[in-house]
Amino acid sequence: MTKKTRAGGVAVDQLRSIVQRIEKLEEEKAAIAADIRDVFAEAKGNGFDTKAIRSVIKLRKMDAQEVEEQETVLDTYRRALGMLPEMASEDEMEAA
Amino acid sequence: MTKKTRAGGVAVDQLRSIVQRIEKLEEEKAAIAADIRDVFAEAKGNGFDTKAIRSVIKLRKMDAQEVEEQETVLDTYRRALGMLPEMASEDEMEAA
Amino acid sequence: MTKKTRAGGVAVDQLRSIVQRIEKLEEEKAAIAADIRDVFAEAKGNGFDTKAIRSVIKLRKMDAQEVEEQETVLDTYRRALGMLPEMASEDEMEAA
Amino acid sequence: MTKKTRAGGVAVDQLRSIVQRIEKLEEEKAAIAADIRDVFAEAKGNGFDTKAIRSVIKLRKMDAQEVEEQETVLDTYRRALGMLPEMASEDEMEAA
DNA sequence: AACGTTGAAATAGTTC
DNA sequence: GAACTATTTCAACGTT
Repeated sequence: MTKKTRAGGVAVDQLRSIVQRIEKLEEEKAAIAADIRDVFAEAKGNGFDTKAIRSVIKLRKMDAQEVEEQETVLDTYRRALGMLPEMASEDEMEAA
Repeated sequence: MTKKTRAGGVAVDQLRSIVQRIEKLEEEKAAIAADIRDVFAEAKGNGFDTKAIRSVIKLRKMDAQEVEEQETVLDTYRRALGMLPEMASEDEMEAA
Repeated sequence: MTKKTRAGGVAVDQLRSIVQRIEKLEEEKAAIAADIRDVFAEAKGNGFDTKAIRSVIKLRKMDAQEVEEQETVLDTYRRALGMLPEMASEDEMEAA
Repeated sequence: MTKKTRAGGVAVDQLRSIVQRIEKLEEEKAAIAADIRDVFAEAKGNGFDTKAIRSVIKLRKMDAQEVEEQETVLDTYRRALGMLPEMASEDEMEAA
């Protein structure tokens, strides 16, 4: 009998290869995630505010336009809810 | 002047309603979370191991979910990888 | 024989009561969480930016001081990394 | 003038180093995530059900973890609630 | 290509 | 205050 390569209609060897490759990559990914955690822990130990560092990194990843857009919508809502001083609205402009 | 309903292009009343409804619901949710904490505190006061109780509840939730697992392609793959006992394969069926 | 109320040294009835009460409360909590999701979904359907709404709600929950503090640290770091224009530093003040 | 190492009270060089190290690691992590996506894409191209493969990998991870579960108070409670077959109880042992 | 769904990452809260 | 857990947020994936 030939070595089993198909079971239930699937190519066992190929499937096993796929699963193993992914598991290997996920291990590597997890290792790097652990490294990142270590750096944050070290930073914290040196008195840095890790939450702020995360924010900085996030801002650096976004391009300027994205930052602009997000803050615009948020500010619009805050103004609508009276959380920020109002700017001249379109309506008021027209009325003028 | 009509009552302001739009500012900066947003429907103020609608936005305010959304925010208030969510905040109300989050209050209720927080109240229930407090109740849960109380029950755990009481249990602990009566000598129970709260960590174990948490585990039990989690397991009961998992058991309930696992019932509805789909058992099709997944099982085939698991069998192919030796994670489940094999069934008679198509090939073997043909051979019979 | 009396009805079993202890097994392995545990007060079964009491334990069962605790578990059931918690499960009941967690059901209620899950229901409210679903309601919240519904409100967000409805808001989205009406063209609102749900992420911004989440931010608004978070800001309303924080008091002004908290917001202030967070932004201060972040800005300090951004300045340190040249992401924002510098302010007069302490050192420079001394030098003057 | 000495090279600037502190601004607004923060150690600039150290902060910059932290941020760069994290960004470097995140790049590597993203690269690996891309590799994983490639493997899935290839698998899909070869006719495999990627969703099922994901399930298999998840199950293999769970199996590995469940081995190390603690089996003490938890089991006692599960037995008390009928989630596990009973063992001879202390009382019954005494009775014998 | 937007939508909901799902899984991972991050934050907040709790316990010791 | 450090570790663990739980909740919340964010991103990826398949789907329509």
